[in-house]
Amino acid sequence: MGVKLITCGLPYANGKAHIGHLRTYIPADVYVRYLRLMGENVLFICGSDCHGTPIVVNAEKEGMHPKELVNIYHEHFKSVFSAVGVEFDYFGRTDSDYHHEMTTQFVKKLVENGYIYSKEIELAYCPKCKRFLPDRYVEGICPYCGAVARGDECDQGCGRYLEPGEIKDPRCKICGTKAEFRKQKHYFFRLTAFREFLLDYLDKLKGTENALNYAKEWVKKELKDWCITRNLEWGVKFPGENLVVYVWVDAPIGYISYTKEACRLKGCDWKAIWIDGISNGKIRWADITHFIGLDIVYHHCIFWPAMLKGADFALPSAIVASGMVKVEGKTFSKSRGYVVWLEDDYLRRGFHPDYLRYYIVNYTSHQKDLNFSWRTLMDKVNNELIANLGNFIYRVLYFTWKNFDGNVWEELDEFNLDREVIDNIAKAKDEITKALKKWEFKVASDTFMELSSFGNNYFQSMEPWELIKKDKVECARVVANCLHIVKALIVLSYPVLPFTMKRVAEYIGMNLDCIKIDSVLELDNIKVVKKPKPPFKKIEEEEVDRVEKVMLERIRRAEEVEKKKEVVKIEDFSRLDIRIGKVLKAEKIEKSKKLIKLEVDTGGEVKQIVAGIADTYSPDELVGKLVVVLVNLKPAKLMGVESQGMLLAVDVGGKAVLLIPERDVPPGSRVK
RNA sequence: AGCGGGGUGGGGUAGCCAGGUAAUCCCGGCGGGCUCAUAACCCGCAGAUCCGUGGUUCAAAUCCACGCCCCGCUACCA
Repeated sequence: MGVKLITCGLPYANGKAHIGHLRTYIPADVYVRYLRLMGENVLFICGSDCHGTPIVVNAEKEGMHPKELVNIYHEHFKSVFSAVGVEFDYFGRTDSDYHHEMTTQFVKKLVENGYIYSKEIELAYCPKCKRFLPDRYVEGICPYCGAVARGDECDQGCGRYLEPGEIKDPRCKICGTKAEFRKQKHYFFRLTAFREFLLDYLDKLKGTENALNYAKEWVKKELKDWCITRNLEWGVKFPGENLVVYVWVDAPIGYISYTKEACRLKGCDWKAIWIDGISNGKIRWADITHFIGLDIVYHHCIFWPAMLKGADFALPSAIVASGMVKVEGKTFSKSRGYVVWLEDDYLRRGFHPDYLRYYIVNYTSHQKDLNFSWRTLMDKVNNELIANLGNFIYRVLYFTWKNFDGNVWEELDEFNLDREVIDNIAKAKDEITKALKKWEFKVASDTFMELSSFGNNYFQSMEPWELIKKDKVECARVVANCLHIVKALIVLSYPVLPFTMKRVAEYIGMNLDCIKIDSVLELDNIKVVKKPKPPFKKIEEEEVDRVEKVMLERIRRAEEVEKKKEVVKIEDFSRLDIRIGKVLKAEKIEKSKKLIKLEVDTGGEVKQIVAGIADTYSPDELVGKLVVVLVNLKPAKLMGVESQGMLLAVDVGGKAVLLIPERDVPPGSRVK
């Protein structure tokens, strides 16, 4: 049987795992587990995305080599994934030798096939950092509204999208130095050559509509050739040049290199997956499903297939994009505090991974936005998992244990499942199978909850607690039916709740390792082999209060930071009367560490100003200097001396550096 | 600004593509029942002008047009 390859978008090894990541990984893992349940031969692949400017910048900030930074997050992701039960067959990294090798081969193939050309382009460069600046590392003035803007977007002003080079007064966002524009030879991928191919491909590609529609529109609209090299040390070298290939070129190639590694370890054939495929029409299809976030649709539906086609690989057959995550009703945002960190907020606080798995899969359809709220988590766990599913499983197992010592079969000579029990189990199995074909994980999980609900109903209407007193055989028959529902529930919900169901399965001596979905309808002499415990632990109100408090505090702090970045209007600025002043007199204030009393001519008026600059300046050197003064500041007394204004200076590690006009200007000149 | 997705009882959804009695299911609310079960389970009830306006039609949540609102994306952040 052919191998089905399932991948997840590669996590960027530059920060910790948060709930947004799991929006993609958990459904993918659930899908993989269901596929295996249905007898498919699946390879589940992922790994760290380790290159790119942000990692280099961040590593510098932390005083380490990019590799060290990557090591940290690579291990972090691995441990978090394992803690939430996302079990990849292979979890690689793009800074490994095998990946560099694969990427180099891939790029060479593109060159060989004539899809790469070079061109000189102008790019922003920071002479101090000695680095070319991606747009998001450029800060300047928005040409439309005058607000401070990023290189690609006026994020604090008018919100307009800016074309590269459009921004005024570009500066390096990291060090503030004025950016230069430098000419540089770069390599481009002839994406435009794939327009017809992509239109045809996207027409036949399977996946969620949110991904496909979006990509189709994009291709119809306009395609540009794609610049695929960067001036950076860290990354995969572009053959024969002192450039690296752009991370978005090498990252998806990770899907291939990781498959190859996985196959080397497991003894399968990576070429059968990525090269051979199955031809249908003009397209050579590979049995590959990419699970991704909505934000990287165009990479996976446009750039990636074009790259694969251009390098003679087979093409993925499905792209499944998950919706976005909201936190407590607000758009997910790390900077605004609307984030749930998996390690610190969730796992370390003792929340069970299965709860989160259920929440993510069951809250809404895979394509829609998912709102995470702690209170909803509590509601869903306590009222759904526990009250419905957990309760049914437990009441049946415990009833069996208590009244039959775990074995109902001694009472029964002959046994058949009730028609309605068979029908309901069969229906659940079919519905789940159908739902998975459409990546409707909510429908799948609702379905086993429905079966559990049926179980509760059945139990209730049969009243085994009454039967046990009157008719033990009939009671055993009812319980046997219930035990089969329990078995079906374990199997059908196992992909969503692997930790819990594995434990529950032990109560009936069942091994889930190689279990197949068809077994839900097979008759078994199910016995309860050890004293059952309730499958789930409730989430207490207090736990939610506590974690909500942490979150609110985080949001509050973020808002404070945000306030500091607040945009002011020109009118606000013009309320400040800032003028050039000439220092007439200066003397140190006795007993103070760094205060100097100055007399400053601000044009027709001599002001007495106290400034905390004695660390850097002596009174003598100040006399005669031109300085910048805020003159309409409300007077205040410092160490008993009145100050009628403020000298403007830069604070460099607590030391003042005065602002001085660059040319000789008359005192009193207004600063604007 | 452009493009994409979406707006159905308090929350989440089904239905829309193939119009047909005013609408599915889950959670929550209210009332009752049961006691095997983690105050769990079972039954019943309330609650929606299906974003607005106009159009097509015998008939619209469903089709068309315009408008409003929310979300996402826009290639050199990954």
